[in-house]
Amino acid sequence: MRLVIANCSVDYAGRLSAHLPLATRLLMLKSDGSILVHSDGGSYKPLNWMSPPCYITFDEPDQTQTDAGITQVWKVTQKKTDDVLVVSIYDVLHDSSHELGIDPGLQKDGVEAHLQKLLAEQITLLGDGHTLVRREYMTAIGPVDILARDSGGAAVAVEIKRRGDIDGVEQLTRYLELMNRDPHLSPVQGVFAAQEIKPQARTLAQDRGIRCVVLDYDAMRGLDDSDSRLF
Amino acid sequence: MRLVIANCSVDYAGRLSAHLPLATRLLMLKSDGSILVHSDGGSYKPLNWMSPPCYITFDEPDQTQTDAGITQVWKVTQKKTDDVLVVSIYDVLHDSSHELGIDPGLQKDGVEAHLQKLLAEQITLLGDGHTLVRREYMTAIGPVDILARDSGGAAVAVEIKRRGDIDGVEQLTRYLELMNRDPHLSPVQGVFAAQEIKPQARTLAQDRGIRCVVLDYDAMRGLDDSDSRLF
DNA sequence: TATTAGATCTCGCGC
DNA sequence: GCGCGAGGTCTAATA
Repeated sequence: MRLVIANCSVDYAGRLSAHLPLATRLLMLKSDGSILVHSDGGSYKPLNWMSPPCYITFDEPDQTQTDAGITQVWKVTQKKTDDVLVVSIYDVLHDSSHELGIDPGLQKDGVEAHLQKLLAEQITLLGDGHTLVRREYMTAIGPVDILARDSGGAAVAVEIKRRGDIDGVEQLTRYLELMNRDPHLSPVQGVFAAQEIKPQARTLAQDRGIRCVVLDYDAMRGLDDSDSRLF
Repeated sequence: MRLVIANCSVDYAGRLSAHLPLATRLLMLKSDGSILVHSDGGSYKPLNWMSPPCYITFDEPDQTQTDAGITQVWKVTQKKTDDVLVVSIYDVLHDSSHELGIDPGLQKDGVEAHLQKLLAEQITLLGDGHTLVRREYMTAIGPVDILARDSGGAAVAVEIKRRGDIDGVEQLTRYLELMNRDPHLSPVQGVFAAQEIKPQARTLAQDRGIRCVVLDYDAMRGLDDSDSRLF
């Protein structure tokens, strides 16, 4: 990876046309040929960029460009889409290269998966007499985290989140609507289980007849056999 | 902006939980407190990040962490959402800071806006005798891209997309339903106009009596006066 | 390989 | 402030 801090202007032409006026920016060149142009603010999205696979050429400026103060011209092209990004560099304030190697990549959902496993083992946290049917119960629109039955044998669908937000309630609502059409399951009671449930999510859930259960991760972990073996 | 190349592991907990195993990465700290963790590949999206507004603290590792080889612990928190990002740093390979100043920002010319302008100017692409009523015709649920009248004076509502997908047909359907309740407009004919129309979208549109028109962007641009002045 | 639905979406506009 | 629509969306999973 090469990092360059430079005064530059940038032009992009492809699915749209865009221009960045002269200013100081970070140019990040990745080893796959891609390039990112970042300012010192905003979110994770660069001001401009070119996605791989693409090719970059480092050209000398022509006379007109030299007269304007341009010292280097980088041209990045993506052959498939005919996109082109041109970086016109005036002054280079920093330039360094680094070997990073390939990244092992992001592991998602560690805590949520663990919560699901623990709640399946401690299913009576949902209420006395509850029994587990199965985890990741499959429906046409995706798996419900946990399917259980209450003391009376009625179906209970559980959606588990680390943080209970409105979109989680919406997700559970979609599952419930579908499952309640199945005569083998209906009526299905919904349970929204999370370490923390936002007031808006709780209100929405209650409005839809969905029960909210706050999970104590540390307490659940303390009761878990496989965890206690670690100590 | 501060750029750090370091061996590090990263943990995020917020709307989801995620973990990055130990590897060499770029840590970009922006002046608004936000942080981006980039690898030497992939797209413009960082492996992990924290969006502003957020606060960062640089802590000393505890004994357990020190024994594991951790030399610094960065904790980035977003107060509003309770998100937290923890960067555990082992070795620092590069560390530099740079003044970038505020960026003038990106100037862009979107394709959809341009398509709308061009179609308004070349409204007879919808059929002989068509006349423009107005662009961005306002309804209670949002603006219809173009309102026109056909050769017989009947209202025509046009939804323009770069890529014609099912959701675009749904959007137009909602507008038509509303507009057809207005005695001044009814009956309103629907036209779904796009550079490319997906087969499923076309089928749905036809099923609902909505006409499909494929737009040739380059041809339309070639006919446009303001563009031809450039040559 | 193409299509579809989700995203820690982001970004911008209108209210 | 929130909600909605668009994005050079991107990205992963699936047919």
